[in-house]
Amino acid sequence: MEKVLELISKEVGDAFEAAGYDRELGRATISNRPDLCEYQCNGAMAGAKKYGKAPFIIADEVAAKLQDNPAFEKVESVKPGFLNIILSGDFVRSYIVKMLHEKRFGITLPGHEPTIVLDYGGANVAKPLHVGHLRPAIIGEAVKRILKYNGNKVIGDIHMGDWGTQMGLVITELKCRHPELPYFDPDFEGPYPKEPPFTIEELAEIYPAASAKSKAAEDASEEEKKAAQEYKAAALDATKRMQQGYKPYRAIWHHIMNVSLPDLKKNYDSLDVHFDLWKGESDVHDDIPGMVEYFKQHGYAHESQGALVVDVADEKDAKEMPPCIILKSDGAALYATTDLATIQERMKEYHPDGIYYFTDKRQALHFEQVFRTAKKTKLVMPETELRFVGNGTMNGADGKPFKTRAGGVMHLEALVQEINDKMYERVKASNPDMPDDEARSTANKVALSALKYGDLSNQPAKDYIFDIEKFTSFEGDTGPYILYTMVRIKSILKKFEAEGGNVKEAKLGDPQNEAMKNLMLLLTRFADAVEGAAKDLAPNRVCAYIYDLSNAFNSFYHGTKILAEADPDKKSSYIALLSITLKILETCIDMLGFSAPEKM
RNA sequence: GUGUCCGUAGCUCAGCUGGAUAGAGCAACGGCCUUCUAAGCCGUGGGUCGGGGGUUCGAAUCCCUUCGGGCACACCA
Repeated sequence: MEKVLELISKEVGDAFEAAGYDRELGRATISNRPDLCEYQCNGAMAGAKKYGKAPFIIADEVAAKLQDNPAFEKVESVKPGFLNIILSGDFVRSYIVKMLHEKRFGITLPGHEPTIVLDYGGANVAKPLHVGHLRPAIIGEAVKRILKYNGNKVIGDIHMGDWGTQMGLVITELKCRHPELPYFDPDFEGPYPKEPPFTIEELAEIYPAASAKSKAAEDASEEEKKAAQEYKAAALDATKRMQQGYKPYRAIWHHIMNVSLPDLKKNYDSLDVHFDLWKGESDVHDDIPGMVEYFKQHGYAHESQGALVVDVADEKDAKEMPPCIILKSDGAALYATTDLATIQERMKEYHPDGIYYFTDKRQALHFEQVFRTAKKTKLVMPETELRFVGNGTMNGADGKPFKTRAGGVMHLEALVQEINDKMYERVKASNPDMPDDEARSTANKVALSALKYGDLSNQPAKDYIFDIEKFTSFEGDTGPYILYTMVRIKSILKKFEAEGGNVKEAKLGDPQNEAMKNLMLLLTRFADAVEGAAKDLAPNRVCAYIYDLSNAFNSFYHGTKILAEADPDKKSSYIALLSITLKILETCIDMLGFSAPEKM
């Protein structure tokens, strides 16, 4: 469906043409002076030089051609040469009605359905999720939903870190604690126990303990440093043996996976983040030798300082571009190798039109190298779109990376719990009669909106201050504000139905006042916001839109009695407007990855 | 050093392909609940858009330069 701006531009363009000018000058924009008009066109000023005429004369001529146009209530030329446009109420009303009959409120859907793989989890098995995992998960999930809404087939892959040194650390620590286990008995023939040798709680404690033992402090004694070194060497050895297929360690690996995965799922579920694929680095491990061989045979890779590398520098580069290392000098694969093998596997399995990555922005160079290598070695098609969305760091109120009050890394679970609890108190305070379980689920919804909206309303690439106090104050531009607006609408609609009204039969009429017109104009901009968000992979565009929409609704609400309206046509029109506004808000917050309660 | 992102109100941030008086939220101050949820609405005060130059009829926005900050710079992930 054509956008309002396109329709206006067409009309104004026709007028420019009719007056003897280039129709391209008719391009309209949203007014930046809402006190004067709704839309504007600055083409007269742009064309002044070309036609050797004063801009206001051109604007006058064009305005004259638009006087009887039914789309406009008013078109006037102003000062240097602006064309100020006010749409007719009927135009706005019928546009919205048309939107409602369109698929997805008039979004422009692609002719075919592009397949996009999204890589956005990055969780490490055996390590607890911490706040650093929050942003990629929230942003990735939102982009997944936005792209789906825009007509893409989207496959979300968590891409777990399940093949790294943390596995060796856990194995080593387990051996220290329980050397009697069959996994550490070289003479044991199997089969190995089905029951894991640890619970999730134990596992959550084992990894940090092991990690601490592998690192010596600066001021540690020689003896302590030596012990840490030996411990680390043992962990690296265990990692290597596990990767090479040593059966007892593979058995432990399976146990770690089986214990860790449900915990990861539970954590992501609490954020309403869901993956289509739970693949990890281990899934492509066996593909690496073949891929490396392929690189060598085609002359893509060569040896440099003992390592196997692919040159990715380009003459046009302004910056230094180090080569992409495929194999270390000791022959081991690295992060880049795994990512490349994963790309190869994804191309084979899903033939995606694009693969997008969501991780901390500090990995930008790494992905640039990987992308170039993938193109150069023809792992992907020349037209396959590889994009990297780097997110900024989540900082505490002090501007430094977010920590617990004790100064440690904040675990995701603890963070979510804290916000949930605070919201619960708030919900109970305003709804003393609400049953506990409902208050809990309401609080969780409000808390999730605070967490997600707080994150998504910022640009992904920017660092942002994560201040729990600010988030739980729920005033102003926050998730709870959006939910509050929706709950208000729901409440009125429910009351209307309880009084015998039928929301579905309500009929939208022309705007009755400025606030109503403004709300309606915002409704017509839904597709612009959502398509823009998809194009730029920028959920913050959707946030900005629903904030504007909520503001417009609240202004309208405060100035208009809805249920008390005596004129049945007006009342019906108000109800229809509320219902549409609610639908649009629901659609938008669903894209952002949260939902609204019935009461709050 | 090289690259990269950023510098907008006291604080946290918006500002789409350059357009008319640079916008929100918090904080401050003043109004609005016997009436559809005050997690709200209305209003006031507060800015050399880091500095300088350039392109343009017109620049927070584009180009150059300079200052200040974050981050990354082959065998970690």
